[in-house]
Amino acid sequence: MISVASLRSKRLGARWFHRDPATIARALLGCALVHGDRAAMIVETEAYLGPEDLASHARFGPTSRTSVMFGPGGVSYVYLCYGMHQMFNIVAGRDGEPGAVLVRAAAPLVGLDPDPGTLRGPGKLTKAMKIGRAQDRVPLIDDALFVARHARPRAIAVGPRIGVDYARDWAARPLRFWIEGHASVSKVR
DNA sequence: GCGGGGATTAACT
DNA sequence: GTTAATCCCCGCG
Repeated sequence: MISVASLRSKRLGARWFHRDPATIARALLGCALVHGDRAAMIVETEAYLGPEDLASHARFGPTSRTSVMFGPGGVSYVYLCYGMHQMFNIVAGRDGEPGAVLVRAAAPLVGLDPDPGTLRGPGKLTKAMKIGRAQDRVPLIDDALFVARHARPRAIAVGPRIGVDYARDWAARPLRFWIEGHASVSKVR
C-alpha cells in the first residue's frame, strides 16, 4: 500500500542530486514526486545543462530567475511559461555546476485523479500537484515537497527534447528520457 | 522603461 | 496543421 508516509521514509538526500543533469534525469524515472498529500511517479524528464546548452535557461549566465540553477542540486526551480503554465524543475549538479531537470510527466499515485492523463505534460503536472511559484527554490529536503525512491523502470527510452527548436544543434541532443510505453508519457517519439 | 519571445495546452479548421 | 490565451523575464538603451 502506497502512502505519503511510506514514501517519506525513502526520501532522496541532497547529495543524490549532486551529479550531472542527464544522469539525474534518467535516474528520476520511476521515483515518486511528493507535494503535501499528493504523490506521483515520474515517467518523463529532460536535462538542461549549463551556458553552452542553447536550450537551457542557463545560457544567459546567472540571472535573477535562473541563478538557482548555478547552485547545488536538490533544490526546486519553478518558473512561468507562456504566461500561464508553471514548469517544475530540480536543480542538478554540485555548487557552481549549472543544470536542471524538467519533470515533464508523471503517473498518479496518491491523492490524485487516477486517470493516466492527469499529469501528462509539464503544465498539467504542476497544476495537478498544486506546485507553483511558492514552491520555487525549495530544497527538496522538505517535509511537504520531496522525491523518494519508488519503482525501477523496466525500459527507458531516450530522444530529443520537446519545444526547443530554437536551440540549433542542441535541439537534437538526446536529453529527454521517458519510461518506454508508459501511458502517462506526454509524447511518443 | 520597452519590446519580444517562450522547456504549453486545448480548441479550433 | 493553426492559433489564442497570457505574463514574467531578459536584453538593450
